[in-house]
Amino acid sequence: MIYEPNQCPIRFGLGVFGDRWSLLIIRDLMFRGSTRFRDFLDADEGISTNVLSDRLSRLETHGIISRRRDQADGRQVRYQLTDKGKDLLPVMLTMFAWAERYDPETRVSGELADRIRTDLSAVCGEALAAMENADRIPVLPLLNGEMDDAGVDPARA
Amino acid sequence: MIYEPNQCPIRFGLGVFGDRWSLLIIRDLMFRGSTRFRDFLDADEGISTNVLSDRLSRLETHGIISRRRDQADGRQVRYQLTDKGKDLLPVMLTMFAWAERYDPETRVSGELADRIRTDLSAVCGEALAAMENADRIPVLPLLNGEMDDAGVDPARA
DNA sequence: AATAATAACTTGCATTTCACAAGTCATTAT
DNA sequence: ATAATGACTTGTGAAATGCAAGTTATTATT
Repeated sequence: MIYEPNQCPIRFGLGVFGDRWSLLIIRDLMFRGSTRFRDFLDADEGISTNVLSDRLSRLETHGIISRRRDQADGRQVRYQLTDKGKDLLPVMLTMFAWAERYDPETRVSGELADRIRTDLSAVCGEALAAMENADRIPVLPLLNGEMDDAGVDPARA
Repeated sequence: MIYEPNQCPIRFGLGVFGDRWSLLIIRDLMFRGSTRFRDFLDADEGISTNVLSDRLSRLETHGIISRRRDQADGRQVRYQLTDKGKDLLPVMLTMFAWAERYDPETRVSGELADRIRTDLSAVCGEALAAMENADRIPVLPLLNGEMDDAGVDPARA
């Protein structure tokens, strides 16, 4: 699995998340509020523990995620996206719009897909804000308009 | 390599191009003017013929590329992106912008990256137009401003 | 204080995928 | 007629993956 970056942006990207699982882990962090080892195992039923362990440490090495022990419970490790990881949001969202167009099963609303196509940076801003607020609250339903804003920040209600 | 689409846009995307080579093949078609089997072999030195063969037929099965025999030379097969494949342009370009920010080696100009971030659809339009015109003319240098417009359509000069 | 439970891994092994080299087959050039 | 080219296909060993089981550290229970 050796990618020569070779001055090519696509090759560089693939070197970081060009395997079967890394993007799913990033997705879980972005949109599903996953932060712990077990969260990822449960989210994509299919990944095995050794591969998950390997991918988490690779993503950390590449600076996509950070890792720290939970203060309250010393057994647990918390993972979260770095800025570099969060900056993959546009890539993820354009994939959303593409899948919405070509996969009938994909659960992304046409409205969201259109906004991604016409005003990506605005949607990114909203998603980013939702990620800040949301602790364990999945962001995707929110973007899809399936939740009202009250769900984002309970403290505000 | 079984991806359950599972209503998730990322999973759907990965099912189509979530391996080490498919995105590079798409890149070659989009930005490097590759159309033949050998073009891809030469472009990403590293892919082996059996894997290339497999990926090309998978991409065809997924409707990303089309395939036809060359009229002039019956030995050759020409591959080209379908609309579904061309619609991956926003995904590729957002990867450009991301790599530009985090990979010092990546050869994408800061100007292009900024335009991708602020006005993606416009850049997509330009790239698409360049792809129409360009037969064997690499599109990336054009987007990067490394070529003058005369290079795009020699007939116009 | 001892025992059990939980979280995050690591290890071993069978299966699958991959890279590399070589060979096949149809078409075109000499 | 012979050679060369383009697009593959077929083996084979190496690497990656999936699965089950085991390990370690920390927390909960008795």
